[in-house]
Amino acid sequence: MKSISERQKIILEFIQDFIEVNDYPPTIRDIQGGCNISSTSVVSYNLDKLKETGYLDRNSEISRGLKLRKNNSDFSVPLLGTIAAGSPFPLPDNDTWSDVNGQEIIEIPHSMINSPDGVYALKVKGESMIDAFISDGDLVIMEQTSNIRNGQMAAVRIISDDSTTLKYVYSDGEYTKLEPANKQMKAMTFESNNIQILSKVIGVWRYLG
Amino acid sequence: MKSISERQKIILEFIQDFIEVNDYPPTIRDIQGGCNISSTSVVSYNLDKLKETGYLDRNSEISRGLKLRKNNSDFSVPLLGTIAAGSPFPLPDNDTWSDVNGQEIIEIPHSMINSPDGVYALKVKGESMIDAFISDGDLVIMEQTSNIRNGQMAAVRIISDDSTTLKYVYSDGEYTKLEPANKQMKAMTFESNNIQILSKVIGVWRYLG
DNA sequence: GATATTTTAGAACATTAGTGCTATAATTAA
DNA sequence: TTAATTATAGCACTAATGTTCTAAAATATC
Repeated sequence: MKSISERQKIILEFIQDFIEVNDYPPTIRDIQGGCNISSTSVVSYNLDKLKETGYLDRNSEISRGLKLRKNNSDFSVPLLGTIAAGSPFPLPDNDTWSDVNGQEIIEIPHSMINSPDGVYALKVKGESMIDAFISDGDLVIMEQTSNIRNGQMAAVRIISDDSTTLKYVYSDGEYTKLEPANKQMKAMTFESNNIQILSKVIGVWRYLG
Repeated sequence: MKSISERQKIILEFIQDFIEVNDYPPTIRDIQGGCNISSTSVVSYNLDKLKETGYLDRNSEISRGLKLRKNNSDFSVPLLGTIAAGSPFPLPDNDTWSDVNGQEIIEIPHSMINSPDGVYALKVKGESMIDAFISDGDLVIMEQTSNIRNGQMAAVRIISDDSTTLKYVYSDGEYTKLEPANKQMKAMTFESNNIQILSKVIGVWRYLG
């Protein structure tokens, strides 16, 4: 994202705070007063700039027609299906993100992920993930990527026996170690080219009502 | 909460949907059009009624100055501390809910709880909760209540040995059975008056980044 | 059924709030 | 330095938006 001027940062912050307090966006004159700006036209000018650079949406002619691009509400991610031992592991495809109809949506608090891009959820069926401290009915939040840091939990496919599990992954290039969350079970090491990273695990949600 | 008329329900729903889509509240005329109401004064009249009955806040004279009392944003619950084997179990007291300063706040999506009343979070330290599929660093969302349904997971105190654990609770009145989430470990039964229900477990959040 | 209360209608009115225009200052480019 | 671009100021203008008032219809109360 392009950089913005100091004044634009102040305006952006003011808008955010204003919405936080009032639940509706400020008027140009609110911003003018709150940011000590001499003229409404200056505010309008900067709002247009912020719109150009993509920091907010603006509906002109509509009072308080401001919408922060980065807002505080939840992200919506699709619930793609279930994972269970033995059954194929659902992975997002191109349609996943466009076909909004018919798929269940999970709300993820803004504080828990930075962006919903590539993020999806799966429901765990059965007790096959016990060694990852994941039990039946849990919701696993995943991000589709093959790039993970060492020590991160991921959905990995062991190519040679075509199985998929959730494990902590450590790789030194040639070899990849898969370590279960439950340290009482032992880790296994494979040649790295026998391992395919499908998605990384961002979080686990268990809802017990 | 007092009951409201059919028209008021429609208005309320329209406002909610409108905010969902636009991120800013509708004008009186937006509502008029969206709800097929003949006059702006009728809208204004009903908004005042909704304010009286507590369904929304209204800032008169301010365009789009509407705020739903029940909004879609997250609930904020306090993070009271950590739980670990052996250490005392943190319970909310009167200050917890009033003393907003200094305590960490956890955002819970609206979809996951109905109300933040009595809800708090605890961070799990160590692996002492393994038999509840809960591991180090997990966030446990609790609701303070001594009233739970059979089969619900709760923080229970076994009075005779002054220990606290998270277990599924089944009670037939005289006796109470505490069953670990991990079915491979065995359940234990106590006299009900030896058991104190501290809080029920609403959810578990594991953040793996 | 008569009376009071609530709700709906319509229209004019008043305030709020975005825009446009012009001038000037501050920066950047040539 | 000069010209071009970007940013700030001030003010008048107009569209957007909430309010008020009166009257009628609908509903509840006695």
